[in-house]
Amino acid sequence: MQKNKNGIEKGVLLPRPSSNETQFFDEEWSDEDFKNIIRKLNLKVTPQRMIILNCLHKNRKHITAQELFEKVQKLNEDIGFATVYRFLKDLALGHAVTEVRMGGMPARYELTPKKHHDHMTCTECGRIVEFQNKSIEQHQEKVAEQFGFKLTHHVLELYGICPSCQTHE
Amino acid sequence: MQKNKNGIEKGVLLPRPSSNETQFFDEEWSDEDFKNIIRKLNLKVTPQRMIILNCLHKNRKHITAQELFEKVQKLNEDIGFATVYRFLKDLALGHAVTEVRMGGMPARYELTPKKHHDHMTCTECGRIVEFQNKSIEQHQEKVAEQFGFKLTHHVLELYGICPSCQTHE
DNA sequence: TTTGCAAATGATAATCATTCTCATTAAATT
DNA sequence: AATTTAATGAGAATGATTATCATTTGCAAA
Repeated sequence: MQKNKNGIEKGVLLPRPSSNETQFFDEEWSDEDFKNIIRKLNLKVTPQRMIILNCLHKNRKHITAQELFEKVQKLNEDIGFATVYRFLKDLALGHAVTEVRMGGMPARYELTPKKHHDHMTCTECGRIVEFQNKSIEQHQEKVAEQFGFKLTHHVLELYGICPSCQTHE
Repeated sequence: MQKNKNGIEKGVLLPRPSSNETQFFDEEWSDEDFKNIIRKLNLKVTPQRMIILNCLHKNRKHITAQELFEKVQKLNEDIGFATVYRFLKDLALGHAVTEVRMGGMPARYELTPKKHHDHMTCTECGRIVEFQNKSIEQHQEKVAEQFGFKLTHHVLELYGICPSCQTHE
């Protein structure tokens, strides 16, 4: 993957339901990966959970529990929505999915990527750019060290106006 | 305020209801500040709103709407809780307060500080350390520039184990 | 200062995401 | 295959947040 002088890796451009241009990193996940995720949480592998994880992976990122439930139902009419909620909660507890909450909106979930990335969101159009930046993470480690903390994870969300919204207004 | 070699300013230590040691930056706010906040949002200055802002300032940081409502009621029995919710929402919209949501918990609010800071939270005991780091912010600007975004604000939350939790377990 | 009016307030109802309950079913281990 | 324990599904319960609406109030213009 290309890298620029600032150490930023650019995400690939994936198609998306909305008209907003959105840059996402793509990743491969196998059924074996999903089974390992479930077992690592000390949970049982069930067809429901496999379907839920597959839907999480195949559909748009940052999906709500309700949206995910609807996708899942198309594959198996009999899966209840309590199952989806419950499993998402378990996954979030074990950091297998990342939960993002904005305002009073329902929570949105995405499979925690193998390669960590952060988000930059356009507050005008909602376009999301994923990025990686080693320097920022090194400085985070320094902060933690300074206070004697052992870092486990972080959330970094940048907000601003994207190029196209700066132009069109 | 002292600064160390990593450019990190340490927060001062303030008393707090819980037994957890928590480092917070302290700030002065006057009634004039509060009136300016309200006017900047194109809202009218009312006694209710002044009381709400004063309570937000004087009480523990990261307060829930419900907790804030209870504090406010002690000062004026007649203030409804819809007023508290509504005003908090308005303040959050205008970035005058910062809204933090974790899990399914109710949202927590704090007056957006004059001097921006970020948070590092201990996942074991909930201790919160506030910090400032210029380097991280400079790198954030580089990321934004890289993608042509004009940054407006950001959320950075570090999570880890604090020194005392590392020792006691 | 008084008046007019848009905005704010307070009480309550409505909404809606999320969590819980419990009877039933299924995974995994021996 | 039997046993044990967790998972599931349906629906009810919870609880934070938001909307409604009649009444009151800030405040600017006269």
